[in-house]
Order: sequence, then C-alpha cells, then structure tokens
Amino acid sequence: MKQKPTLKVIAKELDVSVSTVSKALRDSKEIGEETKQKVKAFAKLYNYRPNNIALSLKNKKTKTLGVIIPEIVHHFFTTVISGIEQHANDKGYNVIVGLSNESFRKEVINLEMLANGSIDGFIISVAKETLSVKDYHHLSETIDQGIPIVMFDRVIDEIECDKVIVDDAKTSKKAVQKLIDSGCKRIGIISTKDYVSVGKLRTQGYLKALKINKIDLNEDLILKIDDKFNSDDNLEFLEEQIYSYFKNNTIDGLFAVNELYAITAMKVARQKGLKIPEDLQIIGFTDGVLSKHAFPPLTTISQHGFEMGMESAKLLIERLENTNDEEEPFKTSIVKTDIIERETTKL
Amino acid sequence: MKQKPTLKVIAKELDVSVSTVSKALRDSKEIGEETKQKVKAFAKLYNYRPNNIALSLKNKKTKTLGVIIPEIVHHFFTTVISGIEQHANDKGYNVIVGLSNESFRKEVINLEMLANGSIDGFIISVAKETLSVKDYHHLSETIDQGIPIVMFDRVIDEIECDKVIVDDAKTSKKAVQKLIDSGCKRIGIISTKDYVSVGKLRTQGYLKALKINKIDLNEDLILKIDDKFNSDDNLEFLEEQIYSYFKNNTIDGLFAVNELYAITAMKVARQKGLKIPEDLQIIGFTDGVLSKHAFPPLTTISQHGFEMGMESAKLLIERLENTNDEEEPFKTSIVKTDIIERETTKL
DNA sequence: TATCAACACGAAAACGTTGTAGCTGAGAAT
DNA sequence: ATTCTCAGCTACAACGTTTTCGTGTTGATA
Repeated sequence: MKQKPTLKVIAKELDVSVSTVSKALRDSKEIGEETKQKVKAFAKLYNYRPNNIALSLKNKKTKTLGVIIPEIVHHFFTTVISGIEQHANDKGYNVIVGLSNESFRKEVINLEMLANGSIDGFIISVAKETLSVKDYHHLSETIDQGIPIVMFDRVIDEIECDKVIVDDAKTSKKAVQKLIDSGCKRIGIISTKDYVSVGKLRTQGYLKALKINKIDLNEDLILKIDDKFNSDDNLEFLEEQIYSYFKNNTIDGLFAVNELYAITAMKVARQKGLKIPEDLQIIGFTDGVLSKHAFPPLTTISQHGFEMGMESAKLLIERLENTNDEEEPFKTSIVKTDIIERETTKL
Repeated sequence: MKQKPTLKVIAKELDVSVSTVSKALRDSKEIGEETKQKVKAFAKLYNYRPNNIALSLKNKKTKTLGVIIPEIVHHFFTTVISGIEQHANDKGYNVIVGLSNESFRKEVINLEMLANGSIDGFIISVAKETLSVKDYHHLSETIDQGIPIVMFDRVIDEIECDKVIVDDAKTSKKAVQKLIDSGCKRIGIISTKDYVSVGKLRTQGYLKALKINKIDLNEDLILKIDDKFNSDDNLEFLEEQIYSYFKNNTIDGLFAVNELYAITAMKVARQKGLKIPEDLQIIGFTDGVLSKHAFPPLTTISQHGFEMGMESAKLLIERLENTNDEEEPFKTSIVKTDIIERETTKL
C-alpha cells in the first residue's frame, strides 16, 4: 500500500521546492521546461492527485452539492437525483445526499451536518412534517449564512430562493379537463391534506376544471388522505380509506394526486368489479415505474423529474459561480408537464 | 448575510487567542471557568460550527462515504442507499453518491473524482460494462492507495475486499424448488448473460434445483437476455425476446432473475391467454414496488436491500475505525433472503 | 526570600494547496 | 565596471482547526 503522494514528498524526492512542483504541474511559465518535464513524469509515475480537501479549504469551495430529500426509495426523487447528478458531474461537482424520511428533525440535522463547510449549496424538497409544522428557521438560517438553496417540487412560498416546480394547478386542470373531454360526468379526486403544497395546488386545479365546465362541486368526491409520513408502509390504511370512498360514491372519472393513490384506487375499483377504462377512467400524477407497468398501464402526468433535477442543479451552480457582486434575483423555473396517455383513459 | 464565524474572529472579538477559544469550546480543563462561559456564550450567539473541511484536512478523515452504483432509478439500489444512509448517519458519516450508468468509463471517473481525499472509503456495486470488459484496475489501485472498498451485490472475486451479497445460487435453488413443489413440470428461467455475476449464479441455482429433482435440463428453457445497459429503455427489445421465447416453449413455471423480467413475462403470458398462476407460476428476484403492485402481485425473493446497505456501511466503517495496526482479514457477509409469497404462485 | 507547583493562557506547527513576493545568477546594456 | 533584465526558482502566508509545548502569574511552601 503506497501512501498518497503530496507535493511535499515529490518536492523532497526531486530536490526542488513545493512551490516549484505545484507550478510545474499547473504548467506555469515561471518554471523551466526541463524541470516541468521531470516533475510531471514523476507525478504521473506516482499517480499524484491534488488533495481535494486542501483545495476546498483554500478556495472556500467544495465543489459539492447537498441534496436533501424526504425519501430515496421513490421513483420521482430518484429521477430528480439523476438529473442533478448529470448536470453536477458535467460541471465538476459532486453530490452528497441526505434523507429526511419526511421528518422535520432529520431535515434540520441533515442541513446542519452539511452546512459547516461541507457543501457549497443545497437542493432540497422539504419534508411533509416541515410543511405541516411550518417551521422554516433552518432554511432561512442557512440562506442567511450565505449558503444558497434551491427548492424543488415541494417548495415554501415564504422562503426566498430559487425554485423549480411544475405548474401543479394548471397541470391538474388539464388532466381533469381530459377526463371531462373523454365523457366523464362524475369525477373524483384523491389528494393529500392541504399542508402538502402540491396536494393543495393539484386540488385547486381540479376545482378550477370543474368550475370552467360548470360542473357542480360535490365535496364528497374529494378524498384527502392524511399520510403524514411514508404511505408505502401504511398501504392497508390507504386501501381502507379508498375502499370506503368508493363505497360511498359512484364515479366514472378519477384524478389521483400521485401514482400510488392511482394504482391503489385501480385495485379497489377492480375488486368492486369496475372495468377500467370502460366504467372508470383514471389519471395519475407522476410517471413512475408503477404507472408504466401497472395493469392496465396508467395514464399519468409526467413531471419530468430528470429535467427538474437538471434545472435545479443548473440554477444552483449558476448562482454559486456568479461572480457579479450584485446578487441575482431569485428565479422560479416551471418545468413543463405532459399527459402520458396509456390505457386507463379512453380515446 | 452574516459571515460564518471562525475561531479567529471569535478570538479577536473576545481578545483571547485562537487556542483558547478552541480549548474553551472543547471544554478543556486548561481554561478557566469564566473564560469558558464567555466563549461558549459568544459561540452560541453567533452560531459557530467548526469548519468540517479544516477538520478533514487536519484529521485526514472526511467522515464521508462514497457510494457508486450503476443507476439510482432502481428500487433495489435505493433501498440499499437507504440502509447505507441510516447506518452512516448513525455513525456521523455523510454519503456521497456517484452514478456509473452501467458505464465503465463513468465508474472510473467517479472513483477518481472521489479518491483524492474527498471520502474515506467506497461502497460500490460495479457496472455491467465493467464486469464484461473485466478491467478492474481502478478498483485495485484505489485499494492500493489505502482507500477501503466494500462491494455489494455485483462483486468481483478477483478483488480482495469486504463484500456483501446474498447467496444467489442457493436462493435461486430454493425458488425453483418451490416451483417444483407447487407442481411445475416444465420450468424456465429468464436470466442475464453470464458476465453479470448474479445472473450466472442464479442460473446455477436453477440448474442445481433441476438436477436434485432429476429433471432433465432443456437448454431452450434458459433465456439469457443481453442488456449490457439499462434495460428500462429497451423495453420493446425485452418484450420481443420474451415473446419469441414463449412462442417456442411451453412452460408452467418461470423463474426470473429480476423484477422487470418477471413482470414483462407476465405481460406477454397474459397476451398469450395464459392464466397466472393457474397455467403459469412465476417467481421473481428482488422485491420492489413493481412486484408488490403488479397484477397479480408477484411472488418474489426479497434481497433485503436495506440490510445489505446497513451491512455494507457497517463493514466499511468498522474497517475505517479499526485502530489495530494489524489489518483485519476481509469479510464476506451473506444476507439472508426470503421468498415473499404473493399471487403468482399456488398454495 | 527563594522555590515550586498549579493555573490560565498563548505561540507555533501541522494538514496540502496556491499565489505573491522575493531571491539568485547570468547575460545584456550602459 | 556597474546597473539592469529576466529566467528560474524558493519562501511565506493563508485557508480553519487542534494540539503540543511553552510562559507568565499567582499563592503556597521551605
């Protein structure tokens, strides 16, 4: 096991100064051609790589992005990470991930753990618990300390920073409109409690679509699931709620605010003997593996997570590398959505 | 935007030396009670946090783990990451992720990008391309430089390091045995080309089960898919292959080496009018969202990715923190598997 | 009064880099 | 012969910590 060579050992070995080695490797014109060759050859031989940590300390930049998300076992978030990684790597940045598990406390800890010089900036989608307790001090303090944050998907209006979202309301309106256009008369929605910003917005879109089409609102057709934490563990709970929803209501169109709700609804609908899409048409939000491979394959709205990730990384890195002394104003990027028509909708 | 306070500015402000501040904050008995209080109060007020980078440089430890995986949009890998994260966080470590996208080149780049002081050790599942070109120099060089590596799932026998795997052969044997016990007479397998170690091993398990039960081997029933890269993008290609496989063979039991193969097989079987599990029983490998929510829900082998991640992190951190001068011998942990019976098998 | 321990603190080095400023010697210009 | 220029190199500070080794002051002891 050969130790990692440093400038110092190369210098000693070649009987020159540390500065000479450093400059030779960076091709400085201060150094003679002969010495340069010698140093470079030696460095290559011993596989010298500048120590990143030392550089970070000197430059006060780590070239590392901190990404904090609620959970990683989740198709949407992983596509976002892919996008972030891609752009970050292209720009020479690394990505460090922190998981909040939808917990406020863990989110704070993660933030603090990284906001001590480890990273240059954050990309974050806040935990449901954070949204529900409305305590954002950790975020504002981080920004105060000069560490930029980019929020994506689940964002907080009160915090000023760059944001990347889809236009949830508008997109949802479009989805519901499609259901209407396909002949649905009684359209339901399965959403989350309102503290989840995206759930709220998507519900608004639903409402708007009904209004525009002069369809009377029936409150019973709105099911708001309270899954403060991970809903994958509470599958039976979810099923129960949807089951009683179906028992009390007859619908021919359903808009679900995420994939899981959509396919779970499909499942209980099938148990009730409903044919999809003949008796019931369904559109989900988020295009994941589930939608793609469900039976029948689910028509969904694609949020283009990869693009969201790319865009988030782009905004963050731009801000980090912006050398203008004047602060750039904060931007909110809206990435477009698409309805991916599969087999749970007609036509 | 208040700048991050350093020991130096605290020292200047309080008119003491840097050493005093440092010691006071670490509760050294060298410092008088009064001064300690003063320093601590000030530090709290200005929200002082020791700069991690400086610490890393000094201690030659970053308290950061590098995780390199082929892709992140993949249920198994994300559960593993969850496990790694959990244990790492508990031990005060951060996790930096690199994606190889199944590409040898990207794997090498990622490794080099991090093996310059940024991380203390690696946890890695190698890319398919790496396995197929059999070029492992980047791995052995990293280990040579004193950076420990833990491999999980896709491991390389020739490289000596800690490893975390499931007993693929044994597990597969068990799965096929179950098929046999449930009355299957003609059992097929959909696997990968042999350069993927896990594909090879799982095929071996299949073979062994047949042998033990004195069932004659029919080579035609073995389908080896060549998906050198991401198979999610080549869904049609996969479907085609499976389609012609079904066309040429009649089977009543199928063991698929991963989730995607299993549910794709289900799909084409259904197209052929086969009833599952009446006409065809299927068992997949890897328990992901797809299996759980498929129709019908797929009987699978759970690899317990979370445990694999935990165990990997555990092995790595143990090695990192082992202060004995004598090297610990390398370990290979085998995490147990379970057959999760759902509705694609009888009984 | 001289010695000594205990106490409270400070100076400096080290981790690996880079950039600025300074130094040296040789040849050219005066 | 003196000054100047320039190439080619070295010294040093700085980034923020921790830690080792002082050092000065006090009060007690001989």
